[in-house]
Amino acid sequence: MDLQTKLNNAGLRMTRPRQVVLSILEEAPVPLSPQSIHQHSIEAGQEIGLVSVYRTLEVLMELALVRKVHGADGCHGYVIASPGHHHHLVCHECDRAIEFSGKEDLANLMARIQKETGYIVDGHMLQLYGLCPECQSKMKARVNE
Amino acid sequence: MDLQTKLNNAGLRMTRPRQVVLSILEEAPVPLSPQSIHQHSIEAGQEIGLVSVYRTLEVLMELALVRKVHGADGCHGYVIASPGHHHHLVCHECDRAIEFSGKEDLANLMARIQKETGYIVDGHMLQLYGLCPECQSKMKARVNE
DNA sequence: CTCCTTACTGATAAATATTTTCAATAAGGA
DNA sequence: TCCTTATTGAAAATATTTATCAGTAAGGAG
Repeated sequence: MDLQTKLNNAGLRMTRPRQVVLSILEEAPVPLSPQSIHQHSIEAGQEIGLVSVYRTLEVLMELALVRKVHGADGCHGYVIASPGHHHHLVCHECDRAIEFSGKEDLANLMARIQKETGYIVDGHMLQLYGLCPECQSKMKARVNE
Repeated sequence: MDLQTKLNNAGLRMTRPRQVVLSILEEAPVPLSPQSIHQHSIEAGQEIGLVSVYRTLEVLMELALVRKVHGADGCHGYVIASPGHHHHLVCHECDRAIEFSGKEDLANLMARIQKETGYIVDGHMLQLYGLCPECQSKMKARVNE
């Protein structure tokens, strides 16, 4: 199902701002804040009101087309969501984020916790932090200076 | 090592605001925002400047005495940290949060991802969401009305 | 116990970030 | 092509977080 249809099914419309926000996030290798999405839109000659960025992100979140990622410090950004449920691995040097799947590994854990706590566990958020290959190289290079 | 010593070792001082913030977080079963910590301090007749709350939280984070939890929607709050590394299970009805340990379960996953991606994985954040026992009861009660 | 250094607080102000409001615009079904 | 109504953008209102600075008090030295 394409974007247009997906939006229309929800009683929503396909508009330029929505296309632009989505395409900016598709290009971006790192999570972007509303502010920086707005900035990108200006630089691309496709300015969108900052307010619309907020609203658009809200809509795209509901449609599960984008996801929120949290930095280790709590500030968050948005990334494009690929189909299915994935988690993110974020480089703490350059913020580059990639997705990975952890379904199976978590299933055990969640079942165990549910049993131990009496909670009904129905959701989870997992993020890993690390150093991406490129930043590893840069780091080595710096050591050898 | 007690709080006083811990602070002094870091060249910091033990002050009333720090005690109050800490004790408020110790009492709270749910993550609190800076605003609500401030509010609590007023209600307890121990008002602390909002600015100090922010500063205090920063300090307590550095000392690993409190931790940040993220809601599914991204808004975050602070909870008291028990010793060792733990994760949080948050009730999406009442926000009640409890800790759990997932070290072992995650170790495998992290090792696997590290191999698959080439990233050096050195950190993680895991949160589970669910329905706490009390809210489960309430829900059942409502159904039977 | 008192003094002295300096970390800390609280008030104010400034900077950021987010939400609300509303008239004008445009998406898309009839 | 027209009409309904979701959506946009601009401005303003809120909320959140950070910076500044003079006054206060923690805690080591004597």
